[in-house]
Amino acid sequence: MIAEIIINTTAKRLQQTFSYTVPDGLAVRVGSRVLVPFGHRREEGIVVALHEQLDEPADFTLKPVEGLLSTQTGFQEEMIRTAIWIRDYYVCNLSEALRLFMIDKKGLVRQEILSVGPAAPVSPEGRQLQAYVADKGSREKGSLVRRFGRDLVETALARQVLTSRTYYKNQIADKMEDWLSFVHDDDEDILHGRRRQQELLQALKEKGEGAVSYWQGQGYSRDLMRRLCATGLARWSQRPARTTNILPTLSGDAPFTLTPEQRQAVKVIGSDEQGKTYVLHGITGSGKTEVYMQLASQVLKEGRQVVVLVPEIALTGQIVRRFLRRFGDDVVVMHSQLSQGEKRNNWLRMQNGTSHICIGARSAVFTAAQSIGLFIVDEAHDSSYKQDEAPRYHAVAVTRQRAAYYGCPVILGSATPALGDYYKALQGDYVLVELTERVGQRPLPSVQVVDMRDELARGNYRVVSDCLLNLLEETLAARQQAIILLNRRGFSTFVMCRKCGYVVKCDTCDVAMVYHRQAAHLRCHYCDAEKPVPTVCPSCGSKYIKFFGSGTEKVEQQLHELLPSARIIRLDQDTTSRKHSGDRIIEAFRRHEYDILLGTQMVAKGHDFPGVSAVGILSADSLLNIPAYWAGERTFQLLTQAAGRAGRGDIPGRVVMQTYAPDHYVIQCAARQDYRAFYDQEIQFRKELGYPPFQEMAKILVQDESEEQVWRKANDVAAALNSWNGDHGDEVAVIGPYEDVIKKIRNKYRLVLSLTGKDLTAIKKAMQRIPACWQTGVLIDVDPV
DNA sequence: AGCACGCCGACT
DNA sequence: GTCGGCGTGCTC
Repeated sequence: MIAEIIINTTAKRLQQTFSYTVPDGLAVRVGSRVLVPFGHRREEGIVVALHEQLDEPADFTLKPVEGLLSTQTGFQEEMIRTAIWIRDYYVCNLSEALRLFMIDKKGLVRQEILSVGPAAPVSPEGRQLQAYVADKGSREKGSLVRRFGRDLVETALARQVLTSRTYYKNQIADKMEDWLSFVHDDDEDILHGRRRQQELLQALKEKGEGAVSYWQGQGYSRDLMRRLCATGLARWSQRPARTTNILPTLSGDAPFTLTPEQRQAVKVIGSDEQGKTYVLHGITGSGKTEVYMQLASQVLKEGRQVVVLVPEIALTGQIVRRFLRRFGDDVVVMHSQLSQGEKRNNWLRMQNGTSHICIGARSAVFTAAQSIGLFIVDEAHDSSYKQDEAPRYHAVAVTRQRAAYYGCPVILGSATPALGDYYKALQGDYVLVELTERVGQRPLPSVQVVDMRDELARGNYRVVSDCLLNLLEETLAARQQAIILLNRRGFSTFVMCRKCGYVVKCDTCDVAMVYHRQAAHLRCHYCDAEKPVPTVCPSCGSKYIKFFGSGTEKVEQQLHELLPSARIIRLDQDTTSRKHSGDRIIEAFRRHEYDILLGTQMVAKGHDFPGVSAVGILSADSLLNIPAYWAGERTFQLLTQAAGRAGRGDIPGRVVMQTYAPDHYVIQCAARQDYRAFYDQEIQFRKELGYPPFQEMAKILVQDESEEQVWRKANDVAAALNSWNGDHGDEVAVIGPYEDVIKKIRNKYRLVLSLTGKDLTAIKKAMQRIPACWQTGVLIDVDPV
C-alpha cells in the first residue's frame, strides 16, 4: 500500500505530496496523522490518499510510514476535501488549510536531549556548561540555550563537548484511562473472607466493566481493584479516555409555540432535501433562535448533528445559553479560551457522536463530526466570520462547502443579511425565508435623526445633542435604561499643536495616537505603543497643544456632568481586556446595576436587554467614510443592530441617530429600519461600479520594513499578474500597487494590489505558481471585507 | 522549513 | 592544511 502524504509544515516548497509505503498491520487510512522519515529527520505527515501502487515508477526508493500519531484526532475524508477547497479558493498552503481542522497545530514534538560528549572543553564557559550537564545527566537543548546562550551550546556541540540525541513525541498523546472488567466468578471461593472484593466482583459482574475512576466513585479503592485483578477474576486494562462534558448543567428550556411565520420557516427549511442555503431574514426580535432550535431538534431526532456558528462577541450571549438549557449535554461549546484538554474533549464528543450540537465562533466551523445534518450561522452578516490572518477564510463559505458534502441545509440568519447573500436569495441560488413580525407584536423602535451641523450652528459643541440629552433624561426619570454607541475608544482621537500643526504620531505606525485619559498616556490603536502626554509641542516647543475628537472616555465624562445621578458603565476594548470582564459588564447592566451602557460596536451586537428603551448613536457616519466598497453595508448593519437594542421588553423603544449626513440613504434606510430599501439602493451602486456580488475581488497586501523594498516586491507581483492577465485575455482588472489607508504599521510599509473580475479561479490557480506571490510579506486576501 | 553539501576566502 | 561563511538544492 502506498500513502500520499502532506508534511505538516507551512514551508512553501513542501506543499506537494510525498509517497510512502505502508507496512502491513499499520492501520493507516486517509486522514491519519503519521510519523514519517523525511530527509535527515522525522516529520508529522497527513495521509491525503492511499493507492495500491505508484501511478508511475519512481526513480527513488520509498521510505515506510513509521507509525501513527494522535490516532483519535485524525482527519475525516471530508475534512481533507474541504481543506483542498480552502487551499484553492483562498490561495494558501494545504498544510495551513489542514491545520484549521486540528486542535493541536502540530502533532509531533521534537526534543533534542544533550549529554556530555567525548571532547574536553577549552574555555571556562565551556567547562561550566559541561559541568552543569554532567551534574544533571542530560538536559533538553532549549533549556541549555536559555541558560547559557545559543552560541556556547552550538560550539560545545560542534566540538563534541556535548552530544545530542533527538526524540520525537506526540504533542497530545491519546489520553488513556484505566478500566476494570469482569472475567469470571467460577472459583469465587478464593475471595473467602474478603468481603469488599466479593462486593466489587458482584457489582462488576452486573455491569460487565467500568472505568477505574467510576469504581472509585462507588467507594472502591484502586488498591482493592488491583488485588481483585491479581486473583484473575477481573482484568485491569487501559483504554482511550472517555471524554466528559465540561459544561455546567443548566435548567431546562421548553420549546415555545411558534408564530405562523416561524412555523412556516421551520416547515420550509425542515423539509429541505437538496442541501440548499437559506437566508433567514428576520427583523430584530422576530424569534430566529426558536426557529434554529426547533430545526435542530428535528435533525437530532434523525441522529444527525448540528453546527451553530455565532459571532465572536455573542459567545457568552443568549443564544448559547438557550441552546445549553434546551439541549444540555448534547451541546459542546467551542471557543478560543478553552484549554487544550477541553478542546480535545469537545472535539472527540462531536467526532464520536456523543454530542450532537457544536456551537461556537468562527473556528467551530471546523468541528469534527459523525454526520452533520444542519449548519446554522447566526448573524451571518457579521464581519467576525472572516478570519483576519492567513488563511483568510470566511466561515460562511466553509460552511457551504462542508454542507455540500453532507447534503444538508445551511441557514444564514440575520436581521440585515449580507448584501451578497440576499442577492443570491433573490436570484434563486439561495432560498429566502422571511420573519417580518416581532414576537408578541412589539413595535419597532421609533428613530429620530439629528443633524449635528444644526446642533453646532445652535452653539452646542458637546458630543451629545440636545435631543439625545432629553431622551436620556426622560429614560432615567422613568427608571429605564439606555445604550449609547460611539465607535471610537479613548478620550481624544488626536493631539495637535495649534501653532505649527504638528500631530503626535506613533513611532512605528503611520497613525495619530489617541489620548487615553484614564491610563494618562497616548496610545497607538494599531500596535498598542504608549507615549507620555506632551505638555509642549515636540516639534516647535509651543504650549498650544490641544486635544481633538472624542472617544468613549470623553463621552463618559460629559455624561457624568450632564446627568450626575446616572450610573454609567463603559464597554470597550479598554474595559474588557481582562477575561470575561465584558460578560460581567453586560450582566451587571442587565441586572440594572447601571442606567447607561456606553461603548463601541460591542454594545450593538446580539445582546437582549429587556430594560433598555433608549438608544443613542453618537456618530452614525464614522464607518461610512471608510474608503471601501462595503462601508455603506457595514454602517447600515451597525445602525440597524444598535437601534434594534431598544424596546425589546414591554416598553416601546426610542432611538436618536446623530449624523453629519442626515440625507444619506444609508442613514435614512437605517432610521426607517428598511432593509429592502437599503438593499435596492446599495445593490444598484455595486452593480454600476462592478463590486461584489457582481464581480469577485481579491486584495494583495505587500509589507516590508524598507519603503524601497516594499515597492519593488509589490511591483514584481503586479508585473507577474499583469503578464499572466495579458496572456489570458485581460479578464481580471489588476489595480495598484497603491498605499494602504494606513501607510505603515509596526514599522512595516503597506502597499495594496486589488484584483477584480467575473471569475478569479484561473488567476488564483496561477498565483499558486507565481514565485512573486509567495515572497515573504505578501498576503493574499480573497473576498476581502 | 531545515539541513547537508560544496565552493571560496581567511587564518593557524 | 582546515575552519567557517553562505549560496544551492533536496527531502518520498
